[in-house]
Amino acid sequence: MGVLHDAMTPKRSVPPRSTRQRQAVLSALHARGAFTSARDLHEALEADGVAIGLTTVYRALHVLNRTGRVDVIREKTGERLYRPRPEDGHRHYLVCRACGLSKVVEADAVERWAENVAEATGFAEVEHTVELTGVCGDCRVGPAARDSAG
Amino acid sequence: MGVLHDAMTPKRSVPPRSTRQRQAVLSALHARGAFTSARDLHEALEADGVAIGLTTVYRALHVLNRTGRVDVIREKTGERLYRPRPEDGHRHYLVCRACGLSKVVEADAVERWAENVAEATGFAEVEHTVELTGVCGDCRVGPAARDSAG
DNA sequence: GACCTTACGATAATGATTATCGTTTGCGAT
DNA sequence: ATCGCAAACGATAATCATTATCGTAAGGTC
Repeated sequence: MGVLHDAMTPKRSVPPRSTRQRQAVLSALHARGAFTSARDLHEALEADGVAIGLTTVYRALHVLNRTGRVDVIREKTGERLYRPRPEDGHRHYLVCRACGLSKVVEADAVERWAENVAEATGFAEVEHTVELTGVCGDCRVGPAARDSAG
Repeated sequence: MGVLHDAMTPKRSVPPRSTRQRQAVLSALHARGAFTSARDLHEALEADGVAIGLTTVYRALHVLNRTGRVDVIREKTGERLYRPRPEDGHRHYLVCRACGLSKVVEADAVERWAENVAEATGFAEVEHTVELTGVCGDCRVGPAARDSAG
């Protein structure tokens, strides 16, 4: 895993509806590319003239997470950050602390390690969260805040 | 690392004072053994007849974390959980979702992996957070809430 | 014991997330 | 097209952990 998700949501008899707001959230998320908070997303949407409630943004993000469209990580403050999930299904990120740039990283080694730990300890249903942060090459040379650019 | 910590606190010219409250927090933390929330700790202390403010519990935990006496992990809800750091300096835990039991696990493999990722991506000052959760053997057979027992 | 500083703690504020609940709307069936 | 109903919306209030404020208390050094 490596990112948070709603585990064990068994089945959804009724598929989620396609609403203007939900599409707007997903498209705004893609427009960003980088990890974005629900609040930022809401502001960006309203700035673009999209009428949408903050509650709905949260709801949309939950749904999109449940349906596997977005990944979630958590800031040190506890704030959740969202980003559209890349097609290949990778799920581990290395996030720049300075500009927010995120890279998908290979984590097969960690997957295997987690499985081994599960066996060795007798724990069941072991989930793991792996979050990497650092300072990217660009920010090392010039600590610029390219936050808004994405 | 694997647990949150106040990075880069450069130096502390004045050492923290030894107060009744701070000692009480540390001892209450040891009495628990397992990861405990600040609120639970505060309740336990007051139940033991220790007069202490919630604010002070938070402050004490911060100080103890800064001085390397306690480790911190974060729940899915964002709540912080504390526990005294074992002497050997290990820092990765596997926590039971049912009863809160925590086990220290070997994580050398993860340490090396994180370092490799740092090199491969050109990121600097890479920190990693690894949190494992699962259901321990006891809770698999009988899903008892041994929450208060520790 | 004085003094300076750190620590305390009651209270209020913060800030993200979730609950409530009446209204709106997607959408399959008619 | 329209009906009906559950899903979705959204304004507002609530929750809840954590942090800020600021006047008071108490380490510890002289």
